[in-house]
Order: sequence, then structure tokens, then C-alpha cells
Amino acid sequence: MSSSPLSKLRPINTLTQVDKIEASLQEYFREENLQPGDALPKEIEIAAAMGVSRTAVREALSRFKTLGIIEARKNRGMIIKSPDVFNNMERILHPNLLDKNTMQEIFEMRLVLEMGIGEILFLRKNNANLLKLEAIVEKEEKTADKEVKIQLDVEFHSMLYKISGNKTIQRFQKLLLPVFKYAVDRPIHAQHQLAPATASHRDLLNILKKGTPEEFRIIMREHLKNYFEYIKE
Amino acid sequence: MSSSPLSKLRPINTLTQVDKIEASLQEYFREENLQPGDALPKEIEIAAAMGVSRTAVREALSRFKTLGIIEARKNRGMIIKSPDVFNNMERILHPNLLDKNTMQEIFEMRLVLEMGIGEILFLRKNNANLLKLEAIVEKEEKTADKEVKIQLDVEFHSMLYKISGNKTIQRFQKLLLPVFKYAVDRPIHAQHQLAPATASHRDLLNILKKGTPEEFRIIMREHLKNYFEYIKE
DNA sequence: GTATTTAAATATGTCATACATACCAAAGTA
DNA sequence: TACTTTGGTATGTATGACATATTTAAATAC
Repeated sequence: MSSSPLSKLRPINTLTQVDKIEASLQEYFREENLQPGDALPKEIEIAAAMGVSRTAVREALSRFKTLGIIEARKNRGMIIKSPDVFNNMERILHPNLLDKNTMQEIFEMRLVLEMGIGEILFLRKNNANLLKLEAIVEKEEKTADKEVKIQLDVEFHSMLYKISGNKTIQRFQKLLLPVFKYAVDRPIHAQHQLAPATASHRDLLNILKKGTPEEFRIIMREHLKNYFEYIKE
Repeated sequence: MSSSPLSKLRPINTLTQVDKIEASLQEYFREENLQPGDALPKEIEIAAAMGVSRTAVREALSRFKTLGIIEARKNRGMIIKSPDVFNNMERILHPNLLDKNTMQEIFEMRLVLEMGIGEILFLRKNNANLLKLEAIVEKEEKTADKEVKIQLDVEFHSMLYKISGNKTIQRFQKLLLPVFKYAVDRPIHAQHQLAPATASHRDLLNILKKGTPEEFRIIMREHLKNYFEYIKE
């Protein structure tokens, strides 16, 4: 059997069968303009319509299930679902798996969020919120236990996100926490952390109570100074 | 074969077989402390070890593949992979699927990022970067075509993220773009968009060139003013 | 005629088996 | 030494069957 030199040229499309089925389904979703709650055809029907095995269809569907785009209720058929944006990220954001660079970038991202959250805080703050924040700060000032202090530090910043009233941002921050913690625990960073913050949580609280967004940003920048020094390197 | 009355009591966990296999595999990954690059047992071996069918194992593995935690190279076996944090989100962040509230929150999140990115820009900016930004601004000032203007607006902000040097943030922003666009196109928002920004891209560029992070934040706040008005409601 | 029970139909979940396919490695050939 | 061939291997795909839980409809009891 003679093979022409062209046979060396691999087809561009190295997609597997399941990949194609996945794409085809996605197109189907779009064309049908399917909305959450809408029902899907049965697996067998999909397989028949595409001329492939139920096995392959199931694997493609499995991907959508994993992503949270569809939900299969046993023996009841499948429906389109409104996916949880971060559900998947939670499952992969383990320090074990991420490379150092990505971790570093996520670390920075948290700083960016922290610096940018001020505007919304001033839009959404209220007395109840501020009291809770106050309680945390007071606890912080009273304790000497380092472990407790660290815990309260997390709580303070978490409360800020809560005050933002934006559950998506809140979720995202919670997601970043383990990565952030891991980064902070790295030896190279430990020394910076030791340096006392030049602006305290109390300062932030006071500004949030009686100051302006602009002042808040300045104090927050000061509060995070050590971290910004860190990422300079 | 006698079955006690207790056999009627169904186990609390309504987990499916595949769910259990997934959990079991996850535990295996953790216990073995598997790192990216490490090989997994063959599907058949896993199935045999767990006493289940290869089908079920494959479906559990398929989930991990979808999440990007493992990679299957045909006929070569599977290995642990360093997952791409946002790869999954890209696949679900379609305006069709997300509910209004989540979209609104993502919209806000983009504003937060935009407000917080300044610090890092001043850390990472350089002449080459600024020239590119300048080029975009000049094009903007010369064109009258509204479509082009919108496109250049996106490019300007995208370039800011690029200057941040943080590919994770950059990716995230790209991810948010369609959602943002969708939100902006909503009628209720259209009127706000029509109001001319009180601080231009040129202003931002000038500050980035010769100003301070603090000034930059103030101008950015001014630049996004209309959007902030919008989310107040 | 209403209410409860039973039974059938249904669609996903799981299993077993076989074959296809592409990659690697080792043996064979010029 | 360089190239080709060949075979083993593990994932990818197909087929067919049965399990199981839910829904719907039929059947029975009152």
C-alpha cells in the first residue's frame, strides 16, 4: 500500500465522537433557545437522531451534567438547568492541583477585588451591617491569641463582601480563601505578614461609618500595603 | 434467603453509584497526594478494585475530565492535570442560562475589578504598554462610527487588564464580557449608556502615564459613574 | 363514586462484552 | 543509522440487556 506524502498531514479536526456530539447538542440548545426548565429529548432519541450510540450520547450529556447545565432526574427525563457559576471552580481550586503561577495570580485577584469593593459597600451599608463589623473588630482588639486573630481577620474581610450584598462576589471570595491562605503561609511571604498593617480594621470601619468611598480606598490600600509589597517582587 | 424487616430501611444517602465512585476516586487522589503529571490506574483496574463496571467508572472519570482535573490520552492512560480555572465557566456563562440576578451580580463584579485594577497597573505599566493604549485612544478619538467606538471601548478596557500582566484576571474579564454586553444592551440600561462618560479614556491614559494610583481610581470612578448610577436602582 | 392499592409503562442508571482506533515500543529491513 | 513494519495496549464506541424509581392508569375495596 503506497501512501502519498499528504497522508502525513493530520486532519485538523481531531475531535472525538463525543466531542462532536457535545458540540451538536450545544448547537441544539442554542437553536431551540432552550431555557432553564425545558425538557430534553430522551437519550435514545438523541442517539437515533444523530446516528450514534447511546453510550456516546450519555458521555456527552454527562459533561453537561457535570457543568450543571442539565439535570437528569431518574426515569423522569432531563431538563435544562441554570448552572451555578462557581460550583465547578470549587471542585478544582485545590492548592494541590494549581501551579504556582496561577496561585500567585489568584492572590493578586483577591487584592484587586478588595481594592474595588469599596464603592459598593457605600451603596449597600446599613446599621445592622456595620454593627456586625464592629463586633468583629472589637473581638479582634480584645484577643491576644494569634490563631484567633487570623480567624477574625478572615471574618472581617468576609463580612465586607457580605455587606456588598453581592452573593456572586461573596462566593468568589470564599472560593479564593484557601488559595489565599496557602499563599500567605508560604515562607517567602511570612515575613511580610509579620509586619503590622499600617491601617487597621478599626480604621476601615471608621471610614466606612463616616467617611467617603475615596477615603476608604486609600485606607484599604494602606491596609493591604504589605501584600502589595509582596507582589512587587 | 430471609431478609430482615430492616432491609426495608433505605440508606440515607441517595447517592448514585457513579457519585460514590467519584467520591472514592477523589479520596484516592488526595490520599496518594497525586500531582499534575502523575498517572492513574487503568479504567479496568479501577473497576475491578472497586467491584463495579467499567461503564460507571468511565462516567465518574468523565466528570473529572470535564472539570479538567484529569486528561485521557488515547491508549496512553490517564494523568492528573493542572486544571484551567476558568475553562468550565466559559462553557456555562451564557446569558441564556443565567438568571437575571446572577447576571446583575456579575455586572457588578466587573465594576469592582475595574475599580481595583489600578494599583497593579502602576506596578506593571511600561512604555510599550502605554503606547498600545495610546493607539487605541487615538483611534477612538478619530472615529465617528458608533459600532467602532463600542469595539474600541472594549479594547481599551481589555488592554488595561492586559497591562496588569495577570492572565487569570485577564481571562476572567474576557469571560465576563458577554454578560456585561448583554446587561448593557438591556433597555433599562441603554439610557444610562447614552449619557457621555464624565471622564474619558484619554483622561485615564494621562493619569496612568503621569499620575498616581490614587488619581487613577478617582478618574476610573468618574469614568464608570453611569454604571454605578445604574446599579444603585 | 371516591379512595386506596396494584400494575404497567417509562427513561435513566448500571452492567457485560466486543470491537475500533491510535499510540508506543520493539523488532525487522534497507 | 534511519526507516518501516508489526503487535500490544488502553481508551473510545457500539450493542444489548436488566435494574430501578417515578408517573400514569387500571383495578379493587369501601
